[in-house]
Amino acid sequence: IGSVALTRDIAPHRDLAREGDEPGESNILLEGFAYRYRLLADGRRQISLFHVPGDFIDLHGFLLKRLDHAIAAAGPCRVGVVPHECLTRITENFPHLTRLLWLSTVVDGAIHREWLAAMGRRSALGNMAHLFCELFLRLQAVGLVQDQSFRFPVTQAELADAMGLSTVHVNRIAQELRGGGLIAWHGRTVTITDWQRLRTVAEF
Amino acid sequence: IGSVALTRDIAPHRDLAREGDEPGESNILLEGFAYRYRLLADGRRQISLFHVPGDFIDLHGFLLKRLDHAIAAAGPCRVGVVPHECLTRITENFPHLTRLLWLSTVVDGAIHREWLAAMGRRSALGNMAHLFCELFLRLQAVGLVQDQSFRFPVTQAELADAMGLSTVHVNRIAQELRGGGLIAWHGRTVTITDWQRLRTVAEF
DNA sequence: CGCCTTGTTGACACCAGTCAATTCACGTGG
DNA sequence: CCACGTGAATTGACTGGTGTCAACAAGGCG
Repeated sequence: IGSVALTRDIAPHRDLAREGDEPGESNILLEGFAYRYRLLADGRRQISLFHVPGDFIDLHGFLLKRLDHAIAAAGPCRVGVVPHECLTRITENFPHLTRLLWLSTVVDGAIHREWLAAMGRRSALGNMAHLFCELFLRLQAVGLVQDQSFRFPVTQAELADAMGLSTVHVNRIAQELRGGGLIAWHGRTVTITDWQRLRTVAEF
Repeated sequence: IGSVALTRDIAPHRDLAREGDEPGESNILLEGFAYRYRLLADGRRQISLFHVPGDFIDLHGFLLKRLDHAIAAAGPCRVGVVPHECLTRITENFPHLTRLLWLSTVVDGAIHREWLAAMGRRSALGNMAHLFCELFLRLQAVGLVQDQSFRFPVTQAELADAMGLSTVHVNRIAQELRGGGLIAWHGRTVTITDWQRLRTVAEF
């Protein structure tokens, strides 16, 4: 269907989109890590979703007139650009494909709900364990896990913004997970060393 | 298009759907208040969205095979039932209508993101103010606001489950909002008495 | 080699949770 | 019409998880 007209490379920590943008195209993440975030008045920040390769990172921008959040690259990224006219044509002619696209936005919503439950009702430890469980499975699904390990180019400060915690506390919780032998985390590589216990802690 | 085949009445505090359900139909809320929630192992609960009349409360169930959350009525409710075959037919024949339905699930996602920012980065006071701002506008849009007031058949315990707080703290925060003259809350009726300041506190 | 981001640590403060008792608002039946 | 029962709201005392501040260590990159 010739969807991806061109690709684009994004440098780490650069914005792929800004809050309030009215884009005429959507992007598929082909390589790297990205995340959606909202900025509050005094600089506080909330990340609402991490994206792994294969994700349609701003498909909802096709239906929402303007984006309600920004998107940033967490490491070097490559995205594929899909013009909205192309999506319109898909919805006119390919109902099955349309439902698949729709499904992908619905799955984003389901992940949001998981995060709400994690932030609202889980401990900081459970929240972090849950996040690693989610990323592990999603990365595994696209073949980016080897020997229980995956690249994770996200800083503790970004993790803090994702979980609604302070960076200091994220650091302590991460140490707890490592000390308990649930995960290992060296540089930009995370290894799940005890999947069963991690799941238990996460109530996954 | 003859979508709503029949209606159904739901008693307060009854579940409209359970987590894991594989429904063959979706529901439109015609009257009353409902909310989506997830139950954790030890009984903790997280509400992820409040529904007002006019909302398609489980449209995502059409695409997700099984529901990842339950839905409950917060007061007496009436819903309209739409079989999934009917939705399939819409996606096959009415692209424009399909995009509208899709949009409604995308808006749910946007609200989830708002809540994430509220829970993660706002104070309890800001969180509650924000929730009232959201409900006020959504209810106004469907004509359920009169003289800045609306019916709100939600208990403080349910509010607590929505904001990730304890009922005790919700009670204290609610008193603060009332004491400051931002809202009035008698019985099941909430009145916005100072919209400007409420918006400011909520960073809305 | 030296800057600069990121990670780590300790001391202390405070927001929000927990527990438990009490009051209030209603709806029901005698 | 009033006593009672029940769920919801309210209050106080105390605890504890997280945040804040501030300093320092550890790498990575030009």
